[in-house]
Amino acid sequence: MAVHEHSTAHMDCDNCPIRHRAVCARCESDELDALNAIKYYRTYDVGQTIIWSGDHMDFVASVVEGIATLSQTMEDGRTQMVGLLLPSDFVGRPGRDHAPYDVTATTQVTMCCFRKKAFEEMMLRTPHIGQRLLEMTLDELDAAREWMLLLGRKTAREKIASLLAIMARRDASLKPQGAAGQVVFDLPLTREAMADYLGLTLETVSRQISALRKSGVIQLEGKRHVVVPDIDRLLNETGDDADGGFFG
Amino acid sequence: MAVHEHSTAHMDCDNCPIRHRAVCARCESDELDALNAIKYYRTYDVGQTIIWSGDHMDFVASVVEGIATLSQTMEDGRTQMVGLLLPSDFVGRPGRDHAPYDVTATTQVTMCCFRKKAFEEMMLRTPHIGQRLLEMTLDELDAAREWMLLLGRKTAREKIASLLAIMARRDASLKPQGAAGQVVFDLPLTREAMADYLGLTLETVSRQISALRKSGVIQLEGKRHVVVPDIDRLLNETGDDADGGFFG
DNA sequence: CGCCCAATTTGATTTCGATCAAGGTCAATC
DNA sequence: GATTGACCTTGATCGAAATCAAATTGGGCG
Repeated sequence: MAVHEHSTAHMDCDNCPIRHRAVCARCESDELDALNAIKYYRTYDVGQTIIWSGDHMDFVASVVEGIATLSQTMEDGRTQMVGLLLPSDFVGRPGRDHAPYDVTATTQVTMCCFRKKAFEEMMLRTPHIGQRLLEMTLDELDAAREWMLLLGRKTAREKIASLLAIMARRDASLKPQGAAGQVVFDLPLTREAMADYLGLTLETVSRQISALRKSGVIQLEGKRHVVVPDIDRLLNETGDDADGGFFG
Repeated sequence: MAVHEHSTAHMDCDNCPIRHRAVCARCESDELDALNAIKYYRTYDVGQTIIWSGDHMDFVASVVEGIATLSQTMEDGRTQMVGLLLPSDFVGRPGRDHAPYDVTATTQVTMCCFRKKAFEEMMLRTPHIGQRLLEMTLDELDAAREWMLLLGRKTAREKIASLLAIMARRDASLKPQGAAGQVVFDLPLTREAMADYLGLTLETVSRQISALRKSGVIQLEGKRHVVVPDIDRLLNETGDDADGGFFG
C-alpha cells in the first residue's frame, strides 16, 4: 500500500523538489505521508501578486507550474527583479515570517504550499529536507552572483543576449531541438519584465532585441517567439567565457 | 574538564560561526572536539589571492579576522565584486569541488579552515551545522538581492551612499559612537575595490565621494577615514526606504 | 468586422557615467 | 631629503542608455 500511495502522490506534484527529490527519491513513505498531510495547492493568474513585500507569510512553497518573479521596488517606483522562479523552485524562508520581496505570477502559476510551522517541524525531524534546501539555496546564490556580474558590468546588448541564452538553455534542456545549434522558444516575459530583470528601460530592451534581429543573431515571429539559428553566435554576444559547456 | 576545554577552544576562534554559534552555544563538546580535530588556520597578506576561480577546493572556511572579497572577472578584464566576507562569514560549498569565484584578501585575513571531506561527514552527523549553514546562506542570498537592486537601479551617488551606510552600520554595531547620529569609521576598500563593488569606475567613485564631502554629508580625514556627522542625512542619499530601523 | 487598449517599436534629445588624460598626495625606500 | 610608485583627484570629452514623445502592432471583445 505504501508503494501505491507513493506513486499516486508522485503524479500530482511532479515538480515539487522537496518531496520529489529529497524525499520521494529515497522512497521514504512516512516522510511523504507527513508532507502530504501539510501541503495544499494554489493557482494564480497572469499578473497576479502572489505575495506582497512585507506581508506576513505563514507558508513556504514550491512552484509546480508556471513562472513567477521576485522583485524589489524603491519608493519612487524603480523596480529590480531579484529572482525568477521556475517549476521546482522554492519560495519562502523557514524562520522568517515577513516576505522581503514581491512575488508576482508572470504566467499562470500553480504552487505547492506547506504551512510554515509544520514544515519547520518536519525539517527538524527529516535532515534530507534541510540538506536539499541548503543545496537549492546555494544554487540560487550562485545564480544571484552571476546576475550581479550582468547588472554591474555588462552592456545592454550583452545583457539581452545573456537573458536570451538563459531562456534558450532552459527550453533546450526540456525539448530536443531540430537542426544542430538551432534553438526555438517563447519569451515568457514582457519587455518591461525583461527590463526589470536586466536593469534597463523597456525601450532599450526593445532596441537591443531589434539590433540582434537585424544582425541575424535571432529571428522573431511575432513579439515573443524566438528562433536562434546558431546558439554559438548568441553565446558570443553574452560576454561570457566562450567555451562554456552549456550546450555542448 | 569538558567545560575547561570548551572555554579554551572558544578563545582561539571567536568569530567562527560554525563552532561558535551552532555548536559551542549549545556546549556540545563532542561536536566541538570533532570540529577541532579537522580544523586549521591560515593567514593571508593584503592583496593576496586566497582562492583562484576554477581552483580545486578541498576545504571550506570561515573568516576569523580581516576582510576578503569574492569577485568575478570577464575575459576582457571587467570585474564585479559579488561578495564581501567579514569576520564570521563562511566560504566554500559542501558538495562542490571547484571554486566559482576569486577570493582575495583586502586586509590581512585569518581563516579557520576545515577539510571539506571531513566537514561533509561532520554535517551528516550533526544537523545543527547544516541548519546554521542554511540560515547563513539565506542571509547571504538576501544580501545579494539587496545588492542587485543597487547594481541595477541606483544612481552613482546612491550607490556610494549605500556602501558608506553599510560600512557605517557595520562599525556602529561594533563600537559605541560619540555624538548622537555621528558615526566614524575607516574604509577598508580602495577606490578601485569600491568601484568593483558598485559597478562603477574608480573615477566616478572618487568624484561622488568628493560630491558627498562638498555637500557636507560626510567629512574625510585622509583618504580612508570617514566621519558621518548625521547618519540620517547619509541614509537619505541611499534611495532606500527612509524609515529603516538600522540605527534606530 | 472594426474598435480598443496594452504592448511594442522607433525617433529625437538629453544626461549620467565612462573614458582619456593630467596632476596631486603620501608613505616607503634609497 | 630626493625618488619612486601606488593611490587618489580632477578636468575635458565622449558615448551608451535614459528620457520624452509619437507611431505601430496585434490580440480580445462588443
